[in-house]
Amino acid sequence: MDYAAGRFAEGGYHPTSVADIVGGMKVGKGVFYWYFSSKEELFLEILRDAQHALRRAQQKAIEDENDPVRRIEAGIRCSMEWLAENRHFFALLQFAGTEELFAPHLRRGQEVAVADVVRHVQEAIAAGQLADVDPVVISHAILGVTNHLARTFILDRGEDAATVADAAVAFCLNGLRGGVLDPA
Amino acid sequence: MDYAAGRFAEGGYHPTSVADIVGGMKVGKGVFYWYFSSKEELFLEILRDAQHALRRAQQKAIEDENDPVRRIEAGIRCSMEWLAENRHFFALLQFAGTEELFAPHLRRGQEVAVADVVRHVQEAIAAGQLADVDPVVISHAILGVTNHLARTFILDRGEDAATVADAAVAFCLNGLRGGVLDPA
DNA sequence: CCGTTCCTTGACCGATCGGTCAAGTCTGCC
DNA sequence: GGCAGACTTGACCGATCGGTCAAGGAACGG
Repeated sequence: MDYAAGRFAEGGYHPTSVADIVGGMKVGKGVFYWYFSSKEELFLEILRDAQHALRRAQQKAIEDENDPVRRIEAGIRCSMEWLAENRHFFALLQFAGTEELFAPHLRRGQEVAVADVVRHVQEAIAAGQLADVDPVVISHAILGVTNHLARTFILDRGEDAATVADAAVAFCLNGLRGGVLDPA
Repeated sequence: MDYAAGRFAEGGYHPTSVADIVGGMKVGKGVFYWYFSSKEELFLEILRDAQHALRRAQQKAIEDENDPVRRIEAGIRCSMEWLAENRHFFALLQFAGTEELFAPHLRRGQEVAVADVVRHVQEAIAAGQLADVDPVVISHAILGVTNHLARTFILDRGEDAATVADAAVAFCLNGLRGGVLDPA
């Protein structure tokens, strides 16, 4: 399954054939269909595993942070780190979002992650640490920044995960203005 | 080509066959290969058109804004509006980013758009309107927020483009804290 | 030594893919 | 009318796809 994930990640789901996978593992085709009922199911299983792994990493990074804003920050950093170390899974997640067939599953997992962040945001707003804006929108915005920055700077340009995470956190917390008061 | 773009958007690039396209247009296969040398070339042409259209819309929205921050804001709003009105193209752009074959072309166009934003950011920083952070990172972050918010709230949930744009602008400008002073 | 169950093989299947091409139609020019 | 070249057709091609299945180990209890 790890091998298959790698192949899917580098070649894409559709162009990678079952024959490629079993051929590369030097096993017969039968063994594939013994363990998985279809190519589609294999991908869903990989997808599910990847989402669980990311979520576990996030929860571990957060468990001993009391301050809600610090929890959000830890979540961003941890996601960035995880995406850097699991680039093949990252590619898979990106792809899953573009396929009618897999998008719902991806979205479902994403909503769970967002729900976590939403709770922290609500907590922080209640404590007066953050401005009172729709937490769901905020959380999705954070996810968007994290994903895109990871994709661009870590995957495409090979930059350091911690550095990119710093930038992402700074942007999410302070936005463009970053504490500069609007002269208007 | 419009028809083909629609098919690609709703069915995905790989699952949509040339036979589907020509069949749906009630023409022979020959006419397809008369105008395009391959399925791949057709997709690249569609992709290029979509990027040009988006860029034109952005430049039109910006041309009569003097303030750099206002130009950034106008760019976000205009992109959101365009993505809402051209959902099929949006789906295509998303897909192109996941395919080794098309990603470079997508990225090239994206870099052009980012370069525009970078100039505005630099101008604004020089004017003291924004904090002095790497403009390239900032610009990609804006792009990430815009894309993800558009995808989630406009495409998936059918919300109003202007409303989502408001939220995106607010987040980009002020971040999470949104002017709330850090008590620490 | 047999029978049973679990696992593995790879030849094979029908379907479908992207792409080709001989043949034909249409249009306008001489 | 007749010719040229632009355009259109759809049968056809080899390749490859996801998936099946008859056949055959390997391990085990009896």
